[in-house]
Amino acid sequence: MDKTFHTPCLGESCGDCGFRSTLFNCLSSEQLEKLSKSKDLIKAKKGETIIRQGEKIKDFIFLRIGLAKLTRISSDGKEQLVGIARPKDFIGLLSLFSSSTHQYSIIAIEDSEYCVVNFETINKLIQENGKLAYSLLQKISLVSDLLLGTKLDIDNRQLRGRIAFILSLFSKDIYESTKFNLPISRKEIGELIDMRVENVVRILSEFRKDKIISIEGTTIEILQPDKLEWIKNHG
Amino acid sequence: MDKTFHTPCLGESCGDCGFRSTLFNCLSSEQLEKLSKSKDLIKAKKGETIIRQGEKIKDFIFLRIGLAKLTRISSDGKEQLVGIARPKDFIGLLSLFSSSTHQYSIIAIEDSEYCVVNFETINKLIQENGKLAYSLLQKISLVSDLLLGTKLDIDNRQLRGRIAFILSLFSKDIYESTKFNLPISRKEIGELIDMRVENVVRILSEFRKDKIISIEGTTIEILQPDKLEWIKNHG
DNA sequence: TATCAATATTGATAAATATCAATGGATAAA
DNA sequence: TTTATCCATTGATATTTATCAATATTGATA
Repeated sequence: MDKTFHTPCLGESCGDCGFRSTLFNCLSSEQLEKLSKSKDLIKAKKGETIIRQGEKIKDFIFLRIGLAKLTRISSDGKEQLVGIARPKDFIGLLSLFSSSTHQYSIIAIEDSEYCVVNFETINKLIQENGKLAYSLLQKISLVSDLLLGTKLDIDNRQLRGRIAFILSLFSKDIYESTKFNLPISRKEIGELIDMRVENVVRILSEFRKDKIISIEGTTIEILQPDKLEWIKNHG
Repeated sequence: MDKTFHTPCLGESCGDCGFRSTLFNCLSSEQLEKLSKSKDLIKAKKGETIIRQGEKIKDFIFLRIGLAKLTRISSDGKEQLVGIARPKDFIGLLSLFSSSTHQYSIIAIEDSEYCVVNFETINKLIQENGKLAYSLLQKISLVSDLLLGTKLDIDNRQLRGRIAFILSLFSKDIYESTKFNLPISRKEIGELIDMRVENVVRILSEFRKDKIISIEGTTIEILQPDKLEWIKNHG
């Protein structure tokens, strides 16, 4: 977090924040006031670590803008990519209530902004406000379901299906466009869907030769979404 | 749930239940009273379905006694075993707050007893009682972390390591004994750790030949825990 | 008991995936 | 600029895993 720098939040109060509607909707004016005072808005450039696995949990983190990867050091010491998270995924909630230290690292893979709120402040708000607690329960359920579901889906597929799955995910869920810049390296794609770099490259090339996608360096365009979808489901 | 039958709870009130200490500790006498009145204790024999994927969520489920498997129908229509759950795992909390239908089936793999509490009752209690909400947040975090963590651990290993992992899990985490009855079939083990039945059998036989385990039908005894641990971590 | 279906087991073979090796490119550091 | 490092790519090969086939074995049921 060395190179990050603090700036005042764009909105004067957390009530103006886009997250209000989804999470802080239920707070009273006084509660919003309290929240607004205890928060910081922080920017992280691509590549910077937002949360490091093993650190003591002191704050809530909300990714406001950007894209981040969730990683962990696996039991055999290798880095494992657990998932990709957008702002609305509330990835910062993971294992927040079940551990005193962060179980995963969160690393920006695009220039990002995130909000940091003192953990104790939120804890007190939960005690006072049942609706906030309920809202948090929903968010935690959602992010956990998403991550586990994605892992289970990937396990069912072999390599071509996995590559198609991940391309579809970036195209449909994250960038909502058939043309996008891959925010992670081939090696990281491999870590995410459990395969070797060489095979990631090989299958991407294969898709290129079959004119299903086009590749220009880090930019990918999906030329035949139907075919890709078919491979994702049957390949 | 056809063959299940209702009986009064063993304790007169939920305050006497073993779960009190971990979840309902924070409730007032009146709240416990309310809870006790709205619950049912249900028995499920081995093989019976407790919750079916896709059903509307009407109740909270707490596994009190026994063992259950968590399954889902994967995108390609096959049954997939997501995890094994003991009472303290609070598996019934999964996706309870993020969906109106159950995302997973829960099936007893040993004779079990579980408590059923009306969902709305708990919802109201959450609104009134911030500590209950906090406690639920912890439980949900724990069960999600456990499932995802297990899946990530398994992904790192090849077949021998996976079998060793699952044997170690049954021995250490579930039965706390080096000798135990496997509660699931070879096929289900395969579904759980993503491999084919034939290979499950083959590797179990291999371990038997190497005198790491002994197999008598469904009973397994771990003869060399150290060797099994080594395979789990390096095999 | 006899019968049927599901599970368990083993071997042979095919297919999928990982590993090893070599090279070019890009980028950052000296 | 040179050097070093990491990433991307491709081919050849080895290893792992899945598939196919055949046969027990078990368990439930009529």
